[in-house]
Amino acid sequence: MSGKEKVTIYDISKKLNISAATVSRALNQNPKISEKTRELVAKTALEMNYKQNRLAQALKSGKTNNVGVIVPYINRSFFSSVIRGIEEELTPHGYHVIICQSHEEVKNEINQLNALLNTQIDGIFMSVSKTTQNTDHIKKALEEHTPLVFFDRKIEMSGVSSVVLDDFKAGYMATEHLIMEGCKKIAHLSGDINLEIYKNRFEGYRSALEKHGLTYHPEHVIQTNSKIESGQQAVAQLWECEEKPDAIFSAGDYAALGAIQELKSRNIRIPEDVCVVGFSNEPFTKYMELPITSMDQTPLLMGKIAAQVFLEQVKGNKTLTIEKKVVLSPELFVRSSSGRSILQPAEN
Amino acid sequence: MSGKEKVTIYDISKKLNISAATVSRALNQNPKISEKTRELVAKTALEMNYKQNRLAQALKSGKTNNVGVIVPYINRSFFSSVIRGIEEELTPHGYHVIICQSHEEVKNEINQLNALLNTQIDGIFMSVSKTTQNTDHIKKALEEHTPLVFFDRKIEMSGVSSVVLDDFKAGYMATEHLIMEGCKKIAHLSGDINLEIYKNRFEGYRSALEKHGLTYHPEHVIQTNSKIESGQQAVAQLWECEEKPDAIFSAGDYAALGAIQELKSRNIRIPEDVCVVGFSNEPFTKYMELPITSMDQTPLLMGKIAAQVFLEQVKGNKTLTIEKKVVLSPELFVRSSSGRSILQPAEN
DNA sequence: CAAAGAGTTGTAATCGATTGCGTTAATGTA
DNA sequence: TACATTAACGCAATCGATTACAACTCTTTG
Repeated sequence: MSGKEKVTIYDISKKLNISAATVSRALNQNPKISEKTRELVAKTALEMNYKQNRLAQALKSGKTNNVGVIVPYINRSFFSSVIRGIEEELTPHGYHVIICQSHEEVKNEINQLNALLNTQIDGIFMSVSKTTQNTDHIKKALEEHTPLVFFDRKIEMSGVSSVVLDDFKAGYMATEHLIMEGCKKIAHLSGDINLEIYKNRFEGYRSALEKHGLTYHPEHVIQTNSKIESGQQAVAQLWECEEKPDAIFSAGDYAALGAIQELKSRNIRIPEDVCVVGFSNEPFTKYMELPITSMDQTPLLMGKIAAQVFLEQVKGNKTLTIEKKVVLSPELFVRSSSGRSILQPAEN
Repeated sequence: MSGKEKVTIYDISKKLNISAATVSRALNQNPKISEKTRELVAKTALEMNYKQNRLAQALKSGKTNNVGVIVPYINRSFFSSVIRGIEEELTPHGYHVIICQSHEEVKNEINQLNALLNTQIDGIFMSVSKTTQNTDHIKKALEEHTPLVFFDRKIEMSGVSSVVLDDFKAGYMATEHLIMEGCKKIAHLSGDINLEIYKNRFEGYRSALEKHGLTYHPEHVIQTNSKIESGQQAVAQLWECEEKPDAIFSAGDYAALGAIQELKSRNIRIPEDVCVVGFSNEPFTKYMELPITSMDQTPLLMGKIAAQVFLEQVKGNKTLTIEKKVVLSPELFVRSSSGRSILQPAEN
């Protein structure tokens, strides 16, 4: 009953006394095969529990139907949602997704990238790590002619498609929202300025201040990482300034949370005294007793679009490289941490 | 400069006027190759930007160095942490992890499982979906002799290893903790009893009640899913009972959160009037203003151990099937939602 | 000086599926 | 009846790497 080795088309061909070529064609619905043979093969294959060896097929065809995704961390809501979007879009097309984490280290990023290329995947989606300065590994990958799509954190490169958020607009919107709530001294918890996204959020912030005639205080901009502690420290530092802020726009939700905790411990009321806006719309932001206003990056959509861009690329003419740059619009979810005007936070 | 096709060992062999076999051996550190040739090949391979075609190698060797993981959802902290554990343990051994989601649907589970088997992965890690009753697809997979390791949600099957939490103990510990805090009427928000884990948590709960001489009220046990709303509804239902509970042990963090929200809206004080304990130690539980006591399932460890079990299996003698059942101990993180006796919740 | 041994490298089969080209048999046409 | 056409299928090469089994060149030894 057991002890069965893998069944190949040769096993089927022997059993039916036909050639392996015929079996292959029959299984692939080749029209040159008679109906009888086709059915017979199908039936026998089922009986013998035949499973196609996709390695062999991939070797022959050059297509593995696997794509790779490289993200800094898999356990960030944003990234896992993007991945889900990619999956949802690609699964119906028979693709499978291989997920890799760089842990924000270029070194890992390089390893993962090479490993994926060795595995002959059909495409790569990636969000570069914070520490990625040198891009030789990516250029090398491009030479292999493997479709590459950047999402969220991209690197400017000709011939490479990308799907990103309009981070400038996001920064602008968040800041403007705070201004509309009556805030005049808005601080900004920035991320690593090496990353374009954080730079853009900051620029959006500055631009909004300017547009509304508010002065920009460099000491009100503090670089943080995505840890709660860094949000706490930032507030501590801000409250030593001459001019205490009456609002905080954080480029990350975790830093925003830390900021809120620190503000509360200082008995500063939110949103009455200080409004806070976060970024990423992490699930926890809406679960809090004081739900946090946050900027949604529409990660699911981002993943889906990235997948679509990839599909276009592989369906289309392989010889010409398509370069498609998609920019998504952010969506602000106003909640109690900044919503002075709203009474009851809606269910979002 | 560009337009380069993939470089194979044949390209190297032609360039050096040696056979492909020699190139292969040189690259694989075969001792039968002279030092000179080895170095020459290595140098040339680097120059030509040779990358091994792992498909071909896998086809020949029967090993892909890929393993598959099937989980209900990727964006649950628990699952993503387990995956991370698996990755951390397996990456140094050259394995790559392919992640699949079942979305709690057997149908998807079957598809993903077959897709993985077709791709010839070297092993499978899985946590079955809620709707998995019939296990034919898993039995069929076992016939392929692909190592399979269950984690968290297992199915009883001879010859299959598993790494799970001691859910009975977890239920017992959580309940006993509540009893120690002085609670006498402890309700339980259960999960889908079809799943062993929820059954065991419930049994642990009952056992603790019994052990401490508390009567078990069937109407104090309510089945929930892992949604916030179901926790809210559960409280609404509980508070219509004759005997209102003075504690809630939820088998999931989201239901616990919903319960807390509902309790607060009813102006019931936590933990003074009602203590609440959740399950899974989702990150948000400790971020809340009222941090939630929760049972940690040591997911990282679970993943690592599952990976180790797999490694043992593939390293060892292939002919004999090893069956290893690992049971991990849960860890309770007591926080303000149940910690009447603690003053300041520690940083955990 | 011939035979044996050690050290290197080559030949060719193999993994499993695909596919261009050729072959056979059946049918159609003049 | 002779030839052309078509349908159905087989042969063998191919994808790229691995490896058992030679084969070859030196060196060593009796």
